[in-house]
Amino acid sequence: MPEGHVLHRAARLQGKRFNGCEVAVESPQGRFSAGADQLDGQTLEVIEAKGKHLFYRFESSDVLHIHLGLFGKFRLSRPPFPEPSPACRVLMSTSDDQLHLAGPNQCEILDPEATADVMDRLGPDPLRGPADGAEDFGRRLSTRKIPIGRAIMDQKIVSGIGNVYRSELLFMLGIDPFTPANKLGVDDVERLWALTVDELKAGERLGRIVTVTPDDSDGAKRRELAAGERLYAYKRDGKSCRRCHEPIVCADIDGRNVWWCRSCQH
DNA sequence: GTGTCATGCGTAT
DNA sequence: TACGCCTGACACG
Repeated sequence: MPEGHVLHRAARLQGKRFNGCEVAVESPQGRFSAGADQLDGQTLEVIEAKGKHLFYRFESSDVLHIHLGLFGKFRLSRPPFPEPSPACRVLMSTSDDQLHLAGPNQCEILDPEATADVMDRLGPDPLRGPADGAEDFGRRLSTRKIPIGRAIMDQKIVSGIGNVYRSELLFMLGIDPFTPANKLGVDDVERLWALTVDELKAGERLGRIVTVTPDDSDGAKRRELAAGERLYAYKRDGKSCRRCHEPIVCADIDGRNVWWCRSCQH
């Protein structure tokens, strides 16, 4: 269940184990057998993330492109390796480490040009720290009349934000999700970019999304907050706002739910 | 066991 | 706007 922080964390943790290693690749499920054969025995040079996409660059210049979609999951293990699930699309191993992938939306081999095309289609990624990120993000928002709550889910505008971060970021800045994207002030755009960078980084480090900060949690550290205490808005409809105690509300934008506080966000 | 739901996205209508 | 795609966890009987 991946937003951008999950993919960057995967690139970092998997990279520690596999970058520079000759890997065995198979597809127990069989749906990626030809691709697995092509990669089997090659040296994996580096794993890279942009937005919600992962790119595994191999010595031959083959690039394994993975997008987890809604269901995809990675599992890393050390020997003795567990039995792969029947749905295991890709199993990548060295003698010391094994990566198990099930349920990806996309799993394909690209050449470097096609890889660049995929990356170019994505908006700036807050976790890649582009120097002009805020300006680029602002430019992409400025021409759009769609609600900001829809715009920040559009991976061509900013890459890596998903449904949890959408509700959380807008709550934290007091922005109504239905505000037209092009009506956001320069200050709000900058604050939104900066907060997105901070929150995605925190999620990458922690391995989970925790936005509630000590001020709103009696000083408890983020890492220690129990499930149900970690978020401000996401899936909290009917519960009381952690800041003003009015009820959190929920609406559908493009078939995905958004949660917000009518009193704090406008 | 069956049904439902989910942190996503592309394509068709 | 609807549907298809991919999997697994959990609620319910």
